[in-house]
Amino acid sequence: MRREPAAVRSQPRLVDVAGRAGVSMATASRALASRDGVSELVAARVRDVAAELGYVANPHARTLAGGTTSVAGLLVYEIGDPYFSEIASGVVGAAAEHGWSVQISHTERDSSAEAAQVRVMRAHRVGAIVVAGSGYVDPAMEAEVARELDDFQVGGGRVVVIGRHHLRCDAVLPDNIGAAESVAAHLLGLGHRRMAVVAGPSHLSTVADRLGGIRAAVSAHGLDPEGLPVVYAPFTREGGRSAAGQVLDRHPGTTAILALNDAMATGVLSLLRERGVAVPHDVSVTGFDDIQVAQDLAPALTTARLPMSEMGATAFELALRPRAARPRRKPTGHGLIVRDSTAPPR
Amino acid sequence: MRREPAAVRSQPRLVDVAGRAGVSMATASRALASRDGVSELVAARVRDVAAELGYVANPHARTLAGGTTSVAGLLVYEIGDPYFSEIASGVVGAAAEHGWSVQISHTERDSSAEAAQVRVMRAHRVGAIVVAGSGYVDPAMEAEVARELDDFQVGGGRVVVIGRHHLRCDAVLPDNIGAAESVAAHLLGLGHRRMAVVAGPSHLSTVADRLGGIRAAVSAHGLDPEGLPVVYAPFTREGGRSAAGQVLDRHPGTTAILALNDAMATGVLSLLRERGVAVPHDVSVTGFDDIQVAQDLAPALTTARLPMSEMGATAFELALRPRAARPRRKPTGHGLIVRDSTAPPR
DNA sequence: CTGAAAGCGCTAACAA
DNA sequence: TTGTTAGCGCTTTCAG
Repeated sequence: MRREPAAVRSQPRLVDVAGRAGVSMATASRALASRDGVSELVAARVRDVAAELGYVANPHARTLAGGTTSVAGLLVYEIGDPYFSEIASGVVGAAAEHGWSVQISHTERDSSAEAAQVRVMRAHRVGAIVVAGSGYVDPAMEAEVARELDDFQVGGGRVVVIGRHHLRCDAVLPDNIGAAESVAAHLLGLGHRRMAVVAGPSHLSTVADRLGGIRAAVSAHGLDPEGLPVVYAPFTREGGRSAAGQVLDRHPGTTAILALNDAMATGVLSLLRERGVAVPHDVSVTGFDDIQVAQDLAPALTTARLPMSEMGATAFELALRPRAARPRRKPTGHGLIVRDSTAPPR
Repeated sequence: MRREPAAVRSQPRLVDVAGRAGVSMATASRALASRDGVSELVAARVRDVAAELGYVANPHARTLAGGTTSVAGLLVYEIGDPYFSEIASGVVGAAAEHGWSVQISHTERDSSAEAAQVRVMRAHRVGAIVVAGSGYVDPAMEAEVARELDDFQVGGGRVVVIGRHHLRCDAVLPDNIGAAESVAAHLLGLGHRRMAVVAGPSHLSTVADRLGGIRAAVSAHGLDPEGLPVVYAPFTREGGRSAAGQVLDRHPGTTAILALNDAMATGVLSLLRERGVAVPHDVSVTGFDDIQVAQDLAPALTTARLPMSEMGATAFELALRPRAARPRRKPTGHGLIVRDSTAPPR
């Protein structure tokens, strides 16, 4: 087998297609973009030639010339985190179905880094930006990103956020409040009265919403939500461990710990095991999200399920639709998944 | 509040930076690309102005003009799979440090889809492609992708694969054989003689290598590797469940099950629990990779650790270096993480 | 319905 | 060391 010589044929260009089809570049361009103003006969010929040559438009030239992009940006906290990787999976899957590519950036929950990432995505002229990850309770913390995203939208870009943000854009809204209520109601229904919450950073709207749902359920049961201990820590396994330690030390009579995500719940379980506290016999534990491993923890975790992958897909589909006069809101459902980490108090 | 009129400030361009810094575009371009031929004084001023204006180069213009790209393509099986999401995390992190963006595609281990994805990345003129995920034992199965990647490299693109492939390109090579040997040696050292392997698809080189390492360790212990039962199933939790069922049914005396990745090990544990088989009392179980949740399974999983995130970062760093005359190989280390799922046989 | 020509923002010769 | 200028491949007015 002979390798072809220097004739490393670069990929065919529009001018090659146009020439071969005997039309001008303008016509070829129109034909391939399925824009009208070209006779069906000519258009078909151009498309045939393009296919024959294996022509694929250079997206850089196309974008530079003001055409449409088919690359979306996705901002996640950390793609290695299961919550975000499941969302990303939904976005990437939906994007592929529509012939789009997805560019991923880490934000590591630093809101100024977030703005910088958006700037990079804008510079890359992505057609849409999906922001996964929680918004902030305080609008001021989002001001910089908001400005950047606004500019992007004004310039014709599409923005969809997952979670509650202070941004004028379409949003996929996980039902954090409803999910929290159902988890809390489950524990209250089992008879728990001395519960404690292991929460992520208080400035995240996700944390605020989940906490709100729990408090609402507590109130609905005729109890005082003010009496509910809440320990704040990072939204991670380690955060869950340290917060659980504080709960044990400061509130010894606690019979149930509600972690505000599964990563923290994992840490809680880990620490309780280490301290010899039996779950659910001594203390019940609940999580949030239902990441894939929740079912395999020891004991299998009772948790509120959010459809992460579906949320990602929905966000992308939303991004594909033209911007509406008023921002769209797509609420998601939630489910209570009862497993082995909850039981009536002793 | 009045919306600003037509003055929708688009992003600053090179000409804006150059003008503000009082230099020509060429000089500004050189300064920002850290190319030499610019006095340090001028270069510093240009960089300051750029930072002040929040200037980010338009990668499309840059690419079109024949400059270098700073977008890498990453092919993974499924970004929702922890193994790949940890690798992706390493790639995205390293890329960000160097000012690169990462475009992610799913291949779902279909080798023709793989080729199609590479084609898309080529059309997008990415500067480098990182292929994560196993290669195939049979070179023919990779022929199409190989052709596509070769063309890409001939055109100046960089390709780095993670895992053993039949491709002429740089590679990060997880030490599957060494890791497998250490896991098998651990079990043999505990006294196990009736072991069974729960393997992923036999056409994957990862599976072949890990199996080879296990067989080598068995031989080294003076035992016949031919006597080692191997059950093949999908490389997933479900695959692990079904394979474990077959092991239990067909090889009742088994005292240790070696799963070839942690996802399968998770399934194995799940099925054993369901069937009332105590781990490690009745049967020891081992995994592979040490994904983050391995430590939180019930019982905590003994497994061979591969540094996934580091592998991703290494792959990207390799992609940044110019192509060498002969393909580079970066072997990784491995570690044996002994936890609670292994013990001497009864 | 089709073609000619003017850029999009940048880099890379080539001049100065 | 710096500036001038000609494209990169495509889309999109504006004429025909």
